[in-house]
Amino acid sequence: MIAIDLSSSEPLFNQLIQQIKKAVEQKSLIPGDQLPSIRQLASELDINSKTVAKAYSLLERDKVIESKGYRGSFVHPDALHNVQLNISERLNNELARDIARYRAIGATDSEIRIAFNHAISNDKR
Amino acid sequence: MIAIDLSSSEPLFNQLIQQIKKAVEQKSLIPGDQLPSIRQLASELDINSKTVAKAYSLLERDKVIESKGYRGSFVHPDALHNVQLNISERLNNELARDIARYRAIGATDSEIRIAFNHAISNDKR
DNA sequence: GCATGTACCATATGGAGTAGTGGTACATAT
DNA sequence: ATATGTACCACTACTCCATATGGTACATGC
Repeated sequence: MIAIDLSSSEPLFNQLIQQIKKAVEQKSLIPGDQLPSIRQLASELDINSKTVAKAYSLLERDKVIESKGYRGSFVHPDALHNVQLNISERLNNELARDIARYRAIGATDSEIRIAFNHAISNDKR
Repeated sequence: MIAIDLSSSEPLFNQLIQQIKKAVEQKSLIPGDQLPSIRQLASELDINSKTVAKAYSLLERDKVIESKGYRGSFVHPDALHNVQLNISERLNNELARDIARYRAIGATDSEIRIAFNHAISNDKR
């Protein structure tokens, strides 16, 4: 099933995501399979339901699972394919390249951080 | 001269940078002019010398001023030109474009932040 | 001796963001 | 009635970073 390491520095919702993705890769979870409900899984692992909901929400965005309202959550038809095209993977690559570019301009890491926070926070001024 | 607003949310060293750049643009400071020494300016404004030193250091990196060791700091020969090609300006533009790209992928702002922090800290794990 | 820029050391403060918990509420359909 | 996902609210604990402060020290040249 799913095991959680409360002492790990890895966030709980991330542990959930990784384990579910792994289960899909190893085909212990196949498209159409129903996942435990949010409240049920939270109860089993003795963690907050919002933490599980967050994991499910991200998994759904990545099209690894599908949430069908009152019917529950299921493994996405294209789950096996979608577990591979990883958004955070792409983010890491692009960011590494972009940050190298910023540094090449001559910017300090501190400056880059400040400019980043300035740009990503709602700068609707 | 130079006026500092201690109650402003704008960092002190940034206020210094902006005012000196402005003075260069308005030609109340011209290339070759000697700037007040770090300790002297800090004393006048009643702020820490490290704060002034930080402003001077960034101004020198942008080639707006020149520090000549024991002789003091002077307005850079190309200051008038260099005040315009602004590094933070370029940073802001590039970051705005890049962050828009990340969002277009489907990444959450929270994810972008996490990936950014991960990428900029030399996380040789 | 004295002032220059510079480079370390350290510390305190405040803000922002993450992670997680908890409660409540809603429309849905069985 | 019951369970589903979901969307709010609020709160705590924690970490990281920026900012600013203070002290000490150094080589330099006047």
